[in-house]
Amino acid sequence: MKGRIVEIFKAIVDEFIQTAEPVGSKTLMNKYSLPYSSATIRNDMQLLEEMGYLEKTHTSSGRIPSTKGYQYYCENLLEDKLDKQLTNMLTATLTNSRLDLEDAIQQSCDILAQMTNLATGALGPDSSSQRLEHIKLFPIDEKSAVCVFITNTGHTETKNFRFEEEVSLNDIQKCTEILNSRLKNTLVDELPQKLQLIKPILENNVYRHEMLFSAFLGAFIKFANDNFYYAKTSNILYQPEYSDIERLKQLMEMLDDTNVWRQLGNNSNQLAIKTSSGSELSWVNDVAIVKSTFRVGEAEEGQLMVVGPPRMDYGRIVAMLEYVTALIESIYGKGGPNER
Amino acid sequence: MKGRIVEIFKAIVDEFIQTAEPVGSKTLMNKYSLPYSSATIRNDMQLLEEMGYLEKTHTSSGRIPSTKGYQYYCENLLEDKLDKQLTNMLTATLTNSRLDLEDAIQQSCDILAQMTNLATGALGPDSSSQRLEHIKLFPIDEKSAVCVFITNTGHTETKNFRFEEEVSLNDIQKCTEILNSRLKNTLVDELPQKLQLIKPILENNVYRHEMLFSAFLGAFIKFANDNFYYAKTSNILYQPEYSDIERLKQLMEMLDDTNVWRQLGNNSNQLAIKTSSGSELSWVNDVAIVKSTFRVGEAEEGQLMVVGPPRMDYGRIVAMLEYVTALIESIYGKGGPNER
DNA sequence: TATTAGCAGACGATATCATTGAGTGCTAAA
DNA sequence: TTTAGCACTCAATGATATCGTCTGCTAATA
Repeated sequence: MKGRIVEIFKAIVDEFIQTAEPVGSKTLMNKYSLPYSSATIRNDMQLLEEMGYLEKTHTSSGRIPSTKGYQYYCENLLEDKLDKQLTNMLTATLTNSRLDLEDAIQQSCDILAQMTNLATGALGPDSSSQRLEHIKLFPIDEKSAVCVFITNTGHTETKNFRFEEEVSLNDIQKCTEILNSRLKNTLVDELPQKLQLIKPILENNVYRHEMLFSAFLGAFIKFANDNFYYAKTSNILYQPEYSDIERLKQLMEMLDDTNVWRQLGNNSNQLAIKTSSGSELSWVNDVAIVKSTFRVGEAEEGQLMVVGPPRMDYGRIVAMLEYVTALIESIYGKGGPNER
Repeated sequence: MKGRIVEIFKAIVDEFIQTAEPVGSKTLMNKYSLPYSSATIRNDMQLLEEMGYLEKTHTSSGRIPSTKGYQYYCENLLEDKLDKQLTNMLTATLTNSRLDLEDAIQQSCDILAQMTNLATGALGPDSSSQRLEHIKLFPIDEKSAVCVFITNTGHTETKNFRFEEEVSLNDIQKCTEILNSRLKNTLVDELPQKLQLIKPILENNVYRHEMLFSAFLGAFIKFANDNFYYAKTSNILYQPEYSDIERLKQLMEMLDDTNVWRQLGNNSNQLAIKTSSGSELSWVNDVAIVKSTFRVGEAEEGQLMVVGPPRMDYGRIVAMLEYVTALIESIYGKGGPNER
């Protein structure tokens, strides 16, 4: 695209992102002091519409960007706008306090949501990439024990056992030994299924096998699905596009479902745009998604996501998100929260 | 109150709960086939308004119940309406699957929210009632360990340690020994503060004391505040009272704050009404709250709450809530999820 | 040829007004 | 004490006119 038409296009998107109102030629000319008459702008708008970058809400309305328009904008016209306020707030919350990673991520989501008035969410490392390393049993007293599962990436999960006399500590001990020898290096995803296969072995060796089997199965299922997750959605109520209750309801119900977030996190959309720092922007069903990945520990990675109407300040959002993920990596990067 | 006027009052509340529209004398007469003329009903309505049980939205509108009206209704006119659909759904989800308590509570909240279209939430046992029993350290490999905290009520919390060479496993071991001997029987609430007091002892005995101190402090703070919590709020979007975005925003923002839920759970409102089964109904700021407590383990207790507009089907809600808490108690009652 | 001025027409948004209907309160009769 | 009847209130609805913003087109201009 030629110089002027791009200039006009960018102005339209910027203006619409700010005001949420269809942009007209005259307003644009005045507000952005463009050195072209409104008629010229109108001509170019018509062209942009023909090319599919702009849309009209009705015949005599101003223009709004189409999804294709947003894509072009994000791919070619994005500018980093890092917000001093955000960086201050974040560094203050994350570096000054003794948060563990999970809390830090939650705080980050909350801050991001507050500063953008969009929905934010976080996804932990995908369990399908992790393998079981040990199962260790840790007796507490005669009636209870804690079982700790550790993956090769250092991720841990715990399960509390409490039992009456029928199950002896010995049984649990024997059970974990069997599981350890048979399930080491199993993908976390496949644990429940593999456990089914060794059920007969348990039956032969362990006294209260059905009870223990069932308890371990429950723990494994949870472990496999525990794609640590957090979402903060109420701030999208500030977006004018969701003053329509029906539309709001639709989105809210989606965002209330953890599976939707998992999908958003995993699906690498074919139409997605990648920034130089590896963030990803995509558009589905009148909703825009920006995600950024962070790596902590050896192979552990997670994602931060921002979700909202396509009319969002992409430059600012991407800058924020990348700042947050970089900050989290720098704090929790090598060996966890304990060495700074 | 005399017979007829109560009958009329109950009909008005029932009708309003169902329709969310101000109730007029004529409609009432027809719909509930009351053997009184509309004029009689009108007279009684006027009386009920004078007594403060009813309100008008404008001079010539029908009547709606006031907060005082709801209180009277709940205290004197409540009928148990247990829903077959709910009981089926719940027993199916809770008894057939191998959920741990936390997941069971989340599922229950989700189901309740879905069936009532109100906001639901859960609060775990208040940490102020629990004392630290042991701290046990559990080495995983040369570079990491899991630390388990156990309270007298059997509640456990874990903290992952990962460290580079500077901290030795030995140091952590020594540290936990000191903490164990000094902090046993401390209220969980007071752990962070007590830890400060024994800081000098750590300084004298442990090599990398500041780092370990900071890690344990973080863990203790989290433990003290970890009043295990869950909320499912998006269903209130179905309530006509929240088709006003401003009102919705206000409520949503409240319900998005974990502290608000904690307050709702702890504050035993002076105006609250208690049912025979120990549930509690209260009204604050144009919002109604129904809570029910369940006990599992020895002293561990938690609360389920339903929050929404005062216009809710109290009979049904109370019945549901009490069914759920009873079910949870029966399944997780004595010794945890493993013996059924 | 590219740009601009000017004008007619489209259309959402807003204000005004009359109408409708569900509801009340009051009075007088049963 | 209850009821029938009537006058009055007021939100909701729909029709109508007006306004302002915006487009698209045409003709003039650089």
